[in-house]
Order: sequence, then structure tokens, then C-alpha cells
Amino acid sequence: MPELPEVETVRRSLLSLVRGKRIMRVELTEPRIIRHCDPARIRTGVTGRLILGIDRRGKFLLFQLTGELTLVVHLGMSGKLYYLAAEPTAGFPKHTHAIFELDDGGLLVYQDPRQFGRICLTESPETAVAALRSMGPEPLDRQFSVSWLTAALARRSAKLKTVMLDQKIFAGIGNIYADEALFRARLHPERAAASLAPEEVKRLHRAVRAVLRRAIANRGTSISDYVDGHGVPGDFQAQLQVYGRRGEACRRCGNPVQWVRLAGRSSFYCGCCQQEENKR
DNA sequence: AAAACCGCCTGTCGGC
DNA sequence: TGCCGACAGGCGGTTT
Repeated sequence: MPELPEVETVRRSLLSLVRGKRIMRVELTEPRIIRHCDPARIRTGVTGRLILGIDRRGKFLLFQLTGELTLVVHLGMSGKLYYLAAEPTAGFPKHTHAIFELDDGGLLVYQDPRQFGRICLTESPETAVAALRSMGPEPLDRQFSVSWLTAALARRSAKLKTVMLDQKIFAGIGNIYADEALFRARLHPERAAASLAPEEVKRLHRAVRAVLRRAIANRGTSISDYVDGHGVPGDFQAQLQVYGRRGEACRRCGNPVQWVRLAGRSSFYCGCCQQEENKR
């Protein structure tokens, strides 16, 4: 599932492949993935535009096009966005929903079996996509400070793990990196967010940033679907400490990794390393 | 405002 | 062998 490190890896890997290229033609075979804007707008609005650059905000990719337009892409659960030098002889794989043909003959392909992703074309991403408007600061930017995080957590009575999935506070964090950051910070996922002591907020802040940096350095986590812009999987799955390791030995203390369902999602943690001692 | 829940989607896997 | 349910889960929507 693409989270911040995977989306950032896609961004970096695609940049040199598509920047400065012109979009000659668009093929949309699954209109369902077009959200927040009119599908017809994509076909007419994108053709002939140059790709000036690619930005990222949380888990969103923002393709800057000429004409003050932005192509917003979210990969959802199983979305892949990758470049092909030419059409594959065996045809495009199943669940290929969008193909952007470039002026070098290359193809930018969007494939998404679960169709949780979305694409839209807009002059104002923050107006078109509410999630961008309300999103918290980038966790790797200076604005994501200990004092900002302290104030944000103080307002929340929900469990820490639930709050870690809130993009208004932890932009770009998803289920994998939430669990990994909590493990690194030695914090129990069921702690009330507002109950953290100053030292614990500091640990969480450091842990989030360290986990994201390391995952980016390893080009993301590939468990089932994820590949970068070249179609290459990431390497961080080998370094996961708790996610997906239910019942396996904690890499730090050897006790079995625990599992609990929180906010409808699997949560993995070490009951020994991440104790609830300060639950209030 | 925040919290809790549901629906969307397909592929995979365990149980019978 | 095949059917069925559980599971994977980000996000937008609704309700409380």
C-alpha cells in the first residue's frame, strides 16, 4: 500500500523519465478512477501539455503541467504508476485504467486492481481535493515541529494508532509506517493521544521522521503491489520491525509480536517494548 | 470538531 | 476441487 515513502519513490523515479515531455494522447478505460473532476476534462485538458515537474503532498502526486494545470494522482491501496518505453507486446496488464502517451513514444501507465486510487485535473488542487486543503504539514519539513505536534495531539482523545492515520496530523502516514513509528517510539498503539508526556511526543516525532527517511532511502516497502516508476519493487519490507509479523519474535526483545484491530485496521506491536504504563 | 462506522473494490488464502 | 468468508485498507461520506 503506497504511503509517503512509496509515493516519494515513485515521484523521484518518474521525474527524469517524464519531465519536459509532452502528453500527446490519453486513454481512459475506467472512468471510476477520475474523481473530483469531469473525466472529459482530462481527455481534452491534458493533451498537448508539457510535464514541468512532479511534486508530492502526503500520499498525493502532483504533476505540474503547462497552462497552470495540475494532474493530481492518488495511488489508493493498489495503484501503480510507471513508465514504459513502448507498448508491451503482450498488451497492457489487467486493470490498466489510464495511459498517457508522451512525445518520446513512452507511456505513463496507471494500473489499479482495487480502484481505490483517483486522478483529477485541476487549476487548484487545494480547491478540488478537500484532503489536500486540510492536510497537516509534511512530516519531513520544519513545520512538523515538536511543538506543533504537541498541540495537535493534545486536542485528540482517540487512541494513538487511530490518530496516526489522520492525514491532518500525520500527512502521508499509513498503516505500515504508523505501526513502525510507534514501535520505534516504544509507544503502545492504544494510548490516548492526548496522554503523551512531552518526552513521549518528542520520541514519536523523532521516530516518525526516522522511519520515513529510512524507508525512502530503501525505496519503499513492497509487500504485494507496490513498484516505483521503473516497475522496480522497494527494499524496506526486510527491515519492518512489527508490521505483518503477528506471532513472530520481536527483533528487539524476542517476545511474540501482538496484534489488535483498531479503527478497523490491523495493528502490530510488541507488548513488551511498547507498554501502556502511562495510559491515563 | 471529533469519533465511529460503512461502502467502495479485487486478489489471495484458509477452512470445510 | 470448489465454494465461501475473511482479510487487505485509504478515503469520502454519514451519523452521532
